[in-house]
Amino acid sequence: MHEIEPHRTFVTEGDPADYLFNITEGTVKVYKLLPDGRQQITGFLSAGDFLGLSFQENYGCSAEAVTQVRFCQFPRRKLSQLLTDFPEMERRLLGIASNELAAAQDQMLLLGRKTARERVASFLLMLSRRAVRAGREIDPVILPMTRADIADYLGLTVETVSRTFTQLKKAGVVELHEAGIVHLPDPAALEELGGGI
Amino acid sequence: MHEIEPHRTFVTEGDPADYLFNITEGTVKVYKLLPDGRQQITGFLSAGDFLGLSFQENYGCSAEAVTQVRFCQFPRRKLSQLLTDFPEMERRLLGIASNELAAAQDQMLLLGRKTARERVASFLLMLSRRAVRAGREIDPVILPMTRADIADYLGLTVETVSRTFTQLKKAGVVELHEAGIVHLPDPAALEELGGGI
DNA sequence: CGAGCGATTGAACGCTCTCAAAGTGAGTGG
DNA sequence: CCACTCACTTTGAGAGCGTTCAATCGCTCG
Repeated sequence: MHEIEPHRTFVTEGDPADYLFNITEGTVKVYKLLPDGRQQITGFLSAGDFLGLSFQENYGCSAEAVTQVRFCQFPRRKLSQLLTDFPEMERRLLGIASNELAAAQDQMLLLGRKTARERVASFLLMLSRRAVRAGREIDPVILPMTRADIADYLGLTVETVSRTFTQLKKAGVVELHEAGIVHLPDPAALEELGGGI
Repeated sequence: MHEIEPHRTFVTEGDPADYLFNITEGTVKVYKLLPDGRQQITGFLSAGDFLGLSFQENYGCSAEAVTQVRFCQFPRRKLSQLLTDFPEMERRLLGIASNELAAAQDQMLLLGRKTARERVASFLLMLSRRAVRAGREIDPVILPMTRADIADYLGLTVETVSRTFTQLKKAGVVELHEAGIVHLPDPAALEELGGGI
């Protein structure tokens, strides 16, 4: 079990993929960079999620702690043996990879075809659904990440994200409170704004 | 072995995921739709690629033949047994899923953070690399799909794709010939335009 | 030859970005 | 307790990239 501080990068894209991680607490952002510094966050991970689920030689993305984070790490070189010893583990990994792929496809639709308002609405609904899946309430939603991180996840700028929150607030579908707590009074209306998906 | 005509949709998002497909010839587009008709193509498949590699109950995307297509299909209900009989198959599927995931992450970076010119350049380079991987020449590249499909893959409009091709043509890094044949005289310069990745 | 589809080009618009400044809140030190 | 700093957020104004709408071109096919 390891513990790291916010803003600490613990996986770097291109480095040898020596470990498989399992997040047990906190929020992690997984991202890719362009040479000029532009950043695309490909996902936010939280308790229970796996990281480094790649069968390439090197990590495909970097990962940074958004909040205080705890995780377990497992040496990849032992993975092959582990999978042979516990075949059912392999099927489970395949299921996880398949879910990640489905999420990635949803995100491609968002990035390629949705407007700023639809992106932010979809993002809030995704967090809400994820909270339910994790056994918490559907509402309120907690945003541990900054506006800049949200922007880099949604393919927007900080300013656009901020303005869009203001819009949604005025429309009465979100209420912003302190510490990233967001109340969603009308999920159905938000769903409507999210482009129907 | 099945054979289908161009423009024929043979997998519909949301339908029960009864089959796993293996493309043996031709090009397939895999896509998602928004209720109002906006389309995002999540990938183009060609010979050797798998489709329906999902462990959800239903297909996550639709699939349509771009050219004449041949494929094998395998009932998903028999998959579980197959994997138990041939454990090495499972590891192979995991590898394939992992590669797809890496490609999806690259595409997210493209859709979220690259300019139109970078998107088109990256697209051409991806096709070129894929051709090499498939044992063909690095050049010329073949575009079996329409400008509209390219646009729906790159998160742009047809007009922008067309204008960008014209730009790249004038810059001397691509030459457009008949039947979707594209020559890339200066891959290094194209790589530069592609945002370095 | 005419119809029809895909590709290209032009002109104008608009959503989002860029640049800039002000507001907010937590943490620090006097 | 208050002033100050610093990071994050919000708001404003203007610009730009890509979109929208529209027209033309080129090719294939009946």
